[in-house]
Amino acid sequence: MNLQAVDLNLLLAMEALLEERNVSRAARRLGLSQPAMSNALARLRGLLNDPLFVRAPGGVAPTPRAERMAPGVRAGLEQFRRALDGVREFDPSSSSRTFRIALSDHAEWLLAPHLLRAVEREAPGVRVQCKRLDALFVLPEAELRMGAADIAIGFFPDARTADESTRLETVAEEEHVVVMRRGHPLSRRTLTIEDYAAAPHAAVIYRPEPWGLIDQELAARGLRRNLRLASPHFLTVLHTA
DNA sequence: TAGCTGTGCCCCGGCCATAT
DNA sequence: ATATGGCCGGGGCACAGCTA
Repeated sequence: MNLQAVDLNLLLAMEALLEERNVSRAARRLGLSQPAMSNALARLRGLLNDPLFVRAPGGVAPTPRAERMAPGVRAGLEQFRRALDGVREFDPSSSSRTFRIALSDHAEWLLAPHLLRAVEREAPGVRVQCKRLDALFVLPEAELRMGAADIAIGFFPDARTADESTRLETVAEEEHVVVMRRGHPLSRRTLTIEDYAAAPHAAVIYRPEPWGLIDQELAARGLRRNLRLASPHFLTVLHTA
């Protein structure tokens, strides 16, 4: 690749397209008209000999090539920005950045008030956009890599710490608990795993397949649970107790 | 039908060669 | 050193075509 043929503005265009996934919005983001962005995309396509973005409902979707390029483009532009800003450290008090956090509804319910207070106190210009995780126990690597989420908070047992594109950190430890109404017959004795499996219950499950950790643990003991309601919402499941 | 992308045409500004 | 004219690339406008 001849770097002389690459206009830095094309990389900004690509970054905006990766972020917005819509040519018109990407154009507005950079203060350009839609045709100018379309033209920039056409030049990128010619330069890289790949469609890069194909039509999708509501806009465009990145091709595998564009997805592979995304981390490098973002990292490169970030380096440029830091170099041009004189390696300015992140300053919460003056930042106007929007942080996107992917998390479950119960994590959002628990953390959002604390986060809001901290932001108001230390980073009044910062905005936080919460979005739901698409799957429980599965690190949304693609979202993090593409910049669709800055942080993901959840339980990710299979996350690979060796992956250079993501950084893992334990922020809290939680236990699975069973919640039942007052006076429930099972509340009068110590709950066994057999009691739990046999009792009709609701559980937080994002997708019917593959089964989650609880089902795997039960299957290892020759048990299968009596699941009556699967919901991706912790608060809904709690409300059914 | 609305919203989206792509294209053709025109204009503007920057670059370069040349004249003064 | 400065002015001038031609060329070229990029952006805007208008509009056609596509798609959900």
